[in-house]
Amino acid sequence: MATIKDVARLAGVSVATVSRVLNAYDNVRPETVALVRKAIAQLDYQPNFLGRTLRRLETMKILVVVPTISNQFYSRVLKGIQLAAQAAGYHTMLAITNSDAEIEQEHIGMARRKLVDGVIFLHTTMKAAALTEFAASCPAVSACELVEEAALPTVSIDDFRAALDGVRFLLENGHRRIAFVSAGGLYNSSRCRRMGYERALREAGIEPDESLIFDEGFTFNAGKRAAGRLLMLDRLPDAVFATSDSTAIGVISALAQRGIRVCDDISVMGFDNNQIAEYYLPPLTTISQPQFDIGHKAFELLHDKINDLSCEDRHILLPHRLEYRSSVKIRQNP
Amino acid sequence: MATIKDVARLAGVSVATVSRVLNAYDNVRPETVALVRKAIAQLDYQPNFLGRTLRRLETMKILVVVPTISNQFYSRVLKGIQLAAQAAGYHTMLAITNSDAEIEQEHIGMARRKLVDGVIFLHTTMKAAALTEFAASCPAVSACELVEEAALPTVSIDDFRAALDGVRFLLENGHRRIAFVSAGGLYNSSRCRRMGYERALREAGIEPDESLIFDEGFTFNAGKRAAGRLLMLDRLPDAVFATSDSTAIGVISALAQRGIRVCDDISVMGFDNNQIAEYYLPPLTTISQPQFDIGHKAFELLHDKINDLSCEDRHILLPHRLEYRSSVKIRQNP
DNA sequence: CTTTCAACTGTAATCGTTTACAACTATCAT
DNA sequence: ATGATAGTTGTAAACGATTACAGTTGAAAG
Repeated sequence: MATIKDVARLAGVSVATVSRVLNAYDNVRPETVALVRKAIAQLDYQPNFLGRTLRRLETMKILVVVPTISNQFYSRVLKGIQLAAQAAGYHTMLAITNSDAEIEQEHIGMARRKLVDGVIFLHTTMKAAALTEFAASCPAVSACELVEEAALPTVSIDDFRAALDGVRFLLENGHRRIAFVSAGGLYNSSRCRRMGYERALREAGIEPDESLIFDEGFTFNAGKRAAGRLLMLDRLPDAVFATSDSTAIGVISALAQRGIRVCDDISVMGFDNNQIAEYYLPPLTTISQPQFDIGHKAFELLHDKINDLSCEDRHILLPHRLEYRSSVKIRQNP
Repeated sequence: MATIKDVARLAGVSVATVSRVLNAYDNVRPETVALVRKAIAQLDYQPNFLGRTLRRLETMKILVVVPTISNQFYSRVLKGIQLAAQAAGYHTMLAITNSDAEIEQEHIGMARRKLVDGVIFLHTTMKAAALTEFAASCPAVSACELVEEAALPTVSIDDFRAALDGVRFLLENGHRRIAFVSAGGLYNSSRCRRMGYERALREAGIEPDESLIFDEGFTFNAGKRAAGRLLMLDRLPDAVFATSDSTAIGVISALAQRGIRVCDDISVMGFDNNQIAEYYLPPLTTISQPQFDIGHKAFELLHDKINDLSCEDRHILLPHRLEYRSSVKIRQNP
């Protein structure tokens, strides 16, 4: 494999000159540039970026910590990150943690060892104190699933408002007994959404009923479990507000097996607006998150931190949107 | 940031000794080891791996070239790769190309520039010659979507057999007019599957009918388009064999809008066995690919190549499996 | 003809490690 | 006492680039 020395030798110049040509400095005589380019072509030389990286102490790589990519929600955020990173000349590395703290730590060691210039957390097992400490010594931002009280830039939607809007929509369309399927207090987003859910009910003069709140998780199977519990109630609620689309279709699928038809017999609302929401039968009403924009913004915040670790932490809330589809029964004449 | 020199100074030894301790060589006196460890702890020293990487000329990173991760098929293969890589101490980098040749080239430049030790292609825009040339100078393997005639290790299912088995199953259950929805001749897998489809029909004494073959693509919308064309036929076929689950549910969804009920009115079979196949209403009969195993094996093949670029190219075919679910009508009394 | 300066190019240090080799010590057999 | 040997440790040269600095050249200005 040819190195810069080989090129220099062949072109009859010094390695410094070759380097200048490679980096497009303008203070090299055109004839010399031509000479060097010819040598580069002749040797099919590709600069070894490890050398540059070591000298400049920057890797032009970022790490994205993600619990899973099987959920389309994350893969879309990731795409937003990746495209923004690419445009800025960065490469993206992926740490799929399965929410395992040990795996996560193993991966973010890459940052401490200077293998990446910064980290975006789409979810983390770290507590506020650990995350704050990490972010103090390494450019880092938190997106989607935030950690309360942690000091680092963040970007997400306003989960409280989003849930508020979703449940208000159900209430406005005549649903009174509304169940809530979520992932429990471990997730900040779940906590916020639950608060939004309860606020909306109270606004309508309804006291939240613990027996209609199911902490099962974000997955399809969580939805199935929730449906199982729903079916054990004396009577079905009017509507189910699930905090992910996967959970929502888990509910629908399990109910369908018992012959209960969504929309006609019960309304179901999801969260995220994954492809599945659009494609399912029936198509799912859901709260749409701007996944791509979240990713894009997350990289932007990280880039700022990479350029200046002590720059102020920004906290971005991006707008959500209610996507109406036929899984929710609406009042025809309000 | 502390470096190995700082540690050496504090511990009163040379950098070589510190390095030996870091790499757990056994020829360092225990007392010295203790001294060094103490200094490391005191300085909260983390080795900068860029130095090691440059010296050893190995990055312990691999690149996975993937057209998209929005398709769950790829994210599962990726997971298999990632876990195998992790177990061997490798990190995974992702190149999402959207099947754009330029983006792909930009990314695989990383390999040429020694930023990664090897590349796994889950799909590539390169032709056989270019891919062969690339693989000759850089460890590379091709998985899932292969390139005919390219000389590099491969792992996939036997697409011909898989389609043969799928269509045979439909035929055995009384379906005669079977439509085929696929991505056309550009994809090797599509070509093989079409051959399997045609062979199965001919075995049953049916001459393939061009008007029942739709080259639309692998996506949900491709399925919708195909359904639109199906509906323009004089009469619906008995069954549709789609070469991806997304396409299959696109077909189902579009037919449902016209009130055509899958299973009762027409059977639909998918391919891949994504989650969506299990979760959809109705659940989808499909050809299951061992996505995780494909990923795992792909890394294994790559690892062999990294250790010895001139080792023999292996070509692995992993078993597929027909997953029966209710989207296909079956003969009750054969 | 000298001086000055800009334009170009080369030398060598540097980034943070690893590692070949040398060197030192202590022990032990001769 | 000598030499050999094993066990430790240090010195310095890599790895492949970038870059501060110094040096060379030639043309323009005086």
